[in-house]
Amino acid sequence: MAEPGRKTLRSWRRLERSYALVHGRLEEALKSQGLPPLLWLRALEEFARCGEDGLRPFELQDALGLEQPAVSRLLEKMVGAGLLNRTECQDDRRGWRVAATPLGAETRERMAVAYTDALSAHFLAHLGEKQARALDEILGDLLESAGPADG
Amino acid sequence: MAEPGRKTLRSWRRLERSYALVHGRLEEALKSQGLPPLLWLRALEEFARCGEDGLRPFELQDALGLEQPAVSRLLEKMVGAGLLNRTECQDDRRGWRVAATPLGAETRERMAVAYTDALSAHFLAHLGEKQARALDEILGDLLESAGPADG
DNA sequence: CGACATTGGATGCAGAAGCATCTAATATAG
DNA sequence: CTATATTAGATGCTTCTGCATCCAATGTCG
Repeated sequence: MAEPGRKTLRSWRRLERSYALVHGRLEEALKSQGLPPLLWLRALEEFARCGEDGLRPFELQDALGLEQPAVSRLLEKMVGAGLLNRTECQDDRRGWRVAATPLGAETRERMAVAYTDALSAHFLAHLGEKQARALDEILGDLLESAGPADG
Repeated sequence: MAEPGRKTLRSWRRLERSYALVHGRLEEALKSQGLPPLLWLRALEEFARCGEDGLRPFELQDALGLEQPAVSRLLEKMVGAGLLNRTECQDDRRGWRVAATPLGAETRERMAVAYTDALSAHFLAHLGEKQARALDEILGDLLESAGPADG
């Protein structure tokens, strides 16, 4: 392994700091509008993506890359908040099928608006179109190469 | 605000995922070698950067961008682990002065090696030199522009 | 000097993440 | 069919973070 150069090492520090900065601002924006945290948006988007019949918890776990107990508790809260409903799963009585309620769909839309606005203000506004494309490409390659099994 | 394009939005998602992926692997690498978490390395680096007389807790807080209670507890643990020592602060009897012990310095070095190795394996190896420089530049601009007060 | 505001730091408490464990149901092997 | 292994999901425990509060020392203003 060649000695990594200074700029090369620095790029990771900057990625860390950029992530922390922007992520913090996004969460802040949602909270300030009385909306749930980002994770809930990710979940609601998964439910929007799938059909009427909803998802099994383990499918959501897979899609979001969470630990199983995290999903269990996330769903518990989202059901409690009226955004999702659980129905017993007919073909596998160990599990459940979970789907978004109308309130869940509406919340997803409100969160998406707040999210896009905040992202525009705190990320995209500081990035040229060209830089955004370059980032997209570089990180796309990275994810593909490093991806789940470290390529 | 212009409508953000798909790739533009996607660049943020990819940054998030890249961060989570690599950060997770770095922590994992440290843990697997029986070393403390990344945050401790950041702290030890600050102590290495400053002189013999060490740092006041609030200076570390500033340098690492943490909440005050987090610093308080971090120092408590690191002192407990023998990596730092606290001395009473002569010119301000509210506070303390904290500095790295020899064990702290040695731990910093071991962590730095493990860190650099893991970063090389899980980040740099998947990135050309050119891409790393491009990332460094783009994110440098972003941080400067979005920086603490949202520029 | 004495009253009040500010600052350095510690601590109590609630919410979230990771880890191990536990249960019920299903799948597999004999 | 019975015994075992595997899978879906819940729950307890510990650790960490964020938030609010608290204490003590310092600074400021009359």
